[in-house]
Amino acid sequence: MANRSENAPFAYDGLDRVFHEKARLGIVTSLIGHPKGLAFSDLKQLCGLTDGNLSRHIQVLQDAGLVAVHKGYERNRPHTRCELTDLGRKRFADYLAVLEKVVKNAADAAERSEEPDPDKVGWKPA
Amino acid sequence: MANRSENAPFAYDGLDRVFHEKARLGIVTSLIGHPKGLAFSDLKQLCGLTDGNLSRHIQVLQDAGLVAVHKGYERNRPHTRCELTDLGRKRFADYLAVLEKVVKNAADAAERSEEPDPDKVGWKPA
DNA sequence: GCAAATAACTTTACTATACAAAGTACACGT
DNA sequence: ACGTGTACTTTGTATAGTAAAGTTATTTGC
Repeated sequence: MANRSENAPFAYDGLDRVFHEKARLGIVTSLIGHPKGLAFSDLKQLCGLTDGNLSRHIQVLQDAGLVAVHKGYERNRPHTRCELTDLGRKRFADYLAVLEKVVKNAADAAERSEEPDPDKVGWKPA
Repeated sequence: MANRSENAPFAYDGLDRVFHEKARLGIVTSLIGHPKGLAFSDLKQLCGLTDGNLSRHIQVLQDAGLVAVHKGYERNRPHTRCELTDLGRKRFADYLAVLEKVVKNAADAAERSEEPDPDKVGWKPA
């Protein structure tokens, strides 16, 4: 069988560290809506990041093979364009699926505990 | 006006660092379904964490005032019970709302980019 | 009744990394 | 030629997640 999630339903193994980070989450959700890619300065604005931070996070995403970085010149100035790779798109879809599970888990649990009947809780401590 | 999210729609300022962490996310989603609280060993199993990790993360959550820790003895052994505080429940609801927004943002963006018509993208680079 | 094992944690140490601050390079206006 | 602005990169630091070792007490095997 699979991993420990058999016994540990709240382990959330699938939450990829590379995506699971405020800044990078912003970058990737920005990119997913722009298949042609986005410029460094665009991302900076959209995600409210400083130059240094953005640079570093893009590097992490690039090293992981999740975004492709195209460096060139435009209007005689350096111009960096980033776009999601196919792998990035796929992996992010997986990540999102886990996120949705988290949200659903929480919603279900919160709902169940509205009716505080001790016999009705799904899981029983040993 | 509010914060930078005016100009930075993908900043995700609301993603509280204390919750936004694999292990703690597991702990809290476990706890939210058990209003009476859970024992240390139960959490350990449910979240697939080592003793040391769990101890540390509980401490963080406790220091932030998000979970209450009751230490006592049961069957002549130390027995720690953790439960969400009201603050914790409220803050986590806020966090979840942002998470949902992330998921929705991504879903919308992915859908929009299915039709790769450059005139239809919502945001236009400067 | 003593040693070894187990339970239930806590503390310490290491490692990774997010973020900020400073640095580099080039172009443009004046 | 000189400062100003754009577009990044590099370096440094402080936080924090994780693993390993330590602590205390309580059963269990011999």
